[in-house]
Amino acid sequence: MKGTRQACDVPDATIHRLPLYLEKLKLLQAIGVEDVSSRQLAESLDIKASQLRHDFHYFGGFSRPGRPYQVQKLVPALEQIIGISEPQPTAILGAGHLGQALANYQNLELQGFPVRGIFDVNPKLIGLEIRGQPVRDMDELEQVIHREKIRIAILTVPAAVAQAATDRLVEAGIVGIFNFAPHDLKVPKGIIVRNERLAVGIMSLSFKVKCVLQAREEDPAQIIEPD
Amino acid sequence: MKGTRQACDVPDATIHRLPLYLEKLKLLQAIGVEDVSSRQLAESLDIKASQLRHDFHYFGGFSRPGRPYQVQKLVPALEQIIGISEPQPTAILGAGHLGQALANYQNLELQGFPVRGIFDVNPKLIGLEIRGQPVRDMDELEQVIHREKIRIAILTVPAAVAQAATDRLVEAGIVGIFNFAPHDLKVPKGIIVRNERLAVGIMSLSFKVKCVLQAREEDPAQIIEPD
DNA sequence: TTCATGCTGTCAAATCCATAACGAAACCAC
DNA sequence: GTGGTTTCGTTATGGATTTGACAGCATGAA
Repeated sequence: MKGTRQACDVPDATIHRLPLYLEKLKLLQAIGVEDVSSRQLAESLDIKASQLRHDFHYFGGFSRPGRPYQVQKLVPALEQIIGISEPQPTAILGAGHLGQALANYQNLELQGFPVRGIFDVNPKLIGLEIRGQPVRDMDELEQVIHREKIRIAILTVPAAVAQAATDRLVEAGIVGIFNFAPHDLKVPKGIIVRNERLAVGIMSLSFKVKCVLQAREEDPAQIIEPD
Repeated sequence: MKGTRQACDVPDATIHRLPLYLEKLKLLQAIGVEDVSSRQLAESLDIKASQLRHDFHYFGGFSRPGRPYQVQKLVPALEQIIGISEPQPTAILGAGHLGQALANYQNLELQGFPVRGIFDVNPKLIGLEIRGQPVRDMDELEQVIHREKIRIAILTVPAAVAQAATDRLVEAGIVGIFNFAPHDLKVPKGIIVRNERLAVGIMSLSFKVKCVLQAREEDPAQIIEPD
């Protein structure tokens, strides 16, 4: 019991579900739904209702026994828990194809992560405008991070320079790094890194595809496709 | 005991680690390392050696007691398990910024997933060449999938048309879908979908960032950054 | 009011996963 | 050889997460 401190010792699995809850709730909100029960919400996400309630329970619960959840209250509550009650200004390092794609991805801003700085070392890219933001020289990194109070950075630079970029980000006061570079970043304690490896994703997909194909060979009955 | 069938009832957590093992092993292979022990490999990946051996055990083990793993044997063994002994031709649906970024991402091909078809409905994009592949009209989808024997597709189309695209892919014989669209796809049994939600990733990062910042406020001693 | 129904919060049970422990095989030095 | 050390494969332990179960509150109908 430390006063107003939010619960932060929450399982990773629960944390990863929070954005899914929020997304679905925003959808419901958009179409004017006022109340939603744990069962309804859970079914639409293909999980068990008890798991959803259990997840919410980490944060003290959002309703009372007998009453379903109120969408209008749940959305801001989740936003507050996730930390996007206020928009979180974000920087993108690396304005290559992926960096540009992310900078163009308007959902980022809609979800609470407006891009406030795009950086690269390539003179051919510097100055290019993407959704109102110019690609800046890396020289301006610290200045912009400070001015815009940026705490989260997206890293899309080549693996070879990922660590150097990370060190600079940490030095500049960045707290969270969303890393797309296929490189294990070393960071001091208190800095959060989340690795997003495309290769890992597509390979685990491949594993399961291989299993399905093997299963089909053994038991061709369940094949649906022709030929 | 079903003869030569590969083990496919493996925990998701283990499946997600297989690509990491493979990646690290390829790195070792590239610098000429011949043998590697479970402890060495595990430490370089920041996991426990017992976990690594446990993971390998699902597939029968790759060495004998007393002998370290042989990189030259482990790499093809893992590739075979993951299903990329032969390159897996891959299609990309949606040649917007993200689709183009992925099509340009040469690691995809290096990892065993050569892009053999890029599709879009936008006439302005059709014909554009990306790394030797033209962006094709969606009309050609079925034909190319069949001709190139494509089993895996990457979906980067707008959420509104994601389901329609999926239905077409399934009909055309696709088995695995790597979905970047923020939309829950409905697919028949035996079709694998892996959702890659940028928003989920950055939001769970945000949650942890918020926790770190709160912790700093309570105990400013551990703040490292100046100002 | 009273009953029936539906809901949440909470705790217990079961399941799943990660870690540790140990036996047996290989290797090395002597 | 022989003892000591390293290693893997395998099983047991421990912990974490998911699922199930139930008490208590709210609502609506009779």
